[in-house]
Amino acid sequence: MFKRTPSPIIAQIAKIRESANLLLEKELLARDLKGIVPAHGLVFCFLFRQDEPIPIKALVQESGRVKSTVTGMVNTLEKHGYLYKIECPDDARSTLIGLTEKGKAIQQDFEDVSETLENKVFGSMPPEDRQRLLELLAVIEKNLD
Amino acid sequence: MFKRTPSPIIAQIAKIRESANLLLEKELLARDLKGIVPAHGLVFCFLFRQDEPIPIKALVQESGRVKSTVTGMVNTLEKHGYLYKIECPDDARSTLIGLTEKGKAIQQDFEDVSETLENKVFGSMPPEDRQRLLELLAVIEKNLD
DNA sequence: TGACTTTAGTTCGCACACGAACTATCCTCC
DNA sequence: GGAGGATAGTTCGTGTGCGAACTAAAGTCA
Repeated sequence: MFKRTPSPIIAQIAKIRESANLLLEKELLARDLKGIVPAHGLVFCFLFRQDEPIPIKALVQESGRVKSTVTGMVNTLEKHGYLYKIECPDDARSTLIGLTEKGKAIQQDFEDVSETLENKVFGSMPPEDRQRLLELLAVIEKNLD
Repeated sequence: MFKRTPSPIIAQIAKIRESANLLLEKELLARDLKGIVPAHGLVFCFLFRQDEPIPIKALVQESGRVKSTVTGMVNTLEKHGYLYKIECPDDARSTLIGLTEKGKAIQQDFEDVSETLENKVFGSMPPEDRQRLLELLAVIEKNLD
């Protein structure tokens, strides 16, 4: 009985994502960013754009993660000193979060790591191929909506 | 200050993978395959190809997962009755695993789900585009090795 | 044979990730 | 204003996933 790999593209995509995460972890470690993992990217990326503390609710909507997951990530990032939590003055149910100085300080590293990843992913692929790849990926992304 | 999404391709790829996993979970549930999650695909795919019990060690190598992770997955699949564990007669350190009848019985479902996913991913994309996409993905996969 | 090393699995602690249940606050509407 | 429902977070249980430490059984070699 012969068996082939199921869903070769998805397997390929999963593998690429894993390799990317591995590279990210390596780069983060190289920059001495302890306690930060690729999954925190969404959090930082969102918080970098905020001028003042935002409710956790906003992060839940933005990140696409479930409430309890966000609670966990916020707590670990708080534990490592990257962000702080304060009570919302207007709504006692709500908790506001914001970047500490330590949290703000990593923005440059964050961007550097992102760029390193982007460069490594594409390598010497010509621009028209990159464009084509993004388009084709957009198609299958839409197919899966 | 303006911030763009870091590594758009990787973000896109991560999103596709997540959507695919979501679809898989939906399809598994629709077929009443309780206790099985996408991550178990590697395990089943490997075990379907075996005629007799294999050491966990082999699954570790094949799956690309770490020993402790495999231990966990094997235990949950055993708990749900999809596979069994026996002591290896030749090497007392080794544990052999194999599919139970319940485990073997899902092979058809497994293939159906894989095909459903594959079809949904590609949709009506023409064959030459599919080919091109796989090629381009292979390039960035290699870039990240 | 007996010390040393390698190997196979398990266990533990941690973090992400989900869903379900829970608490506390707020809002609505009678 | 008070009952009922909506909303914001947390907590709990389960599972994947990792690394490190551990146990037990082989293998090595002097």
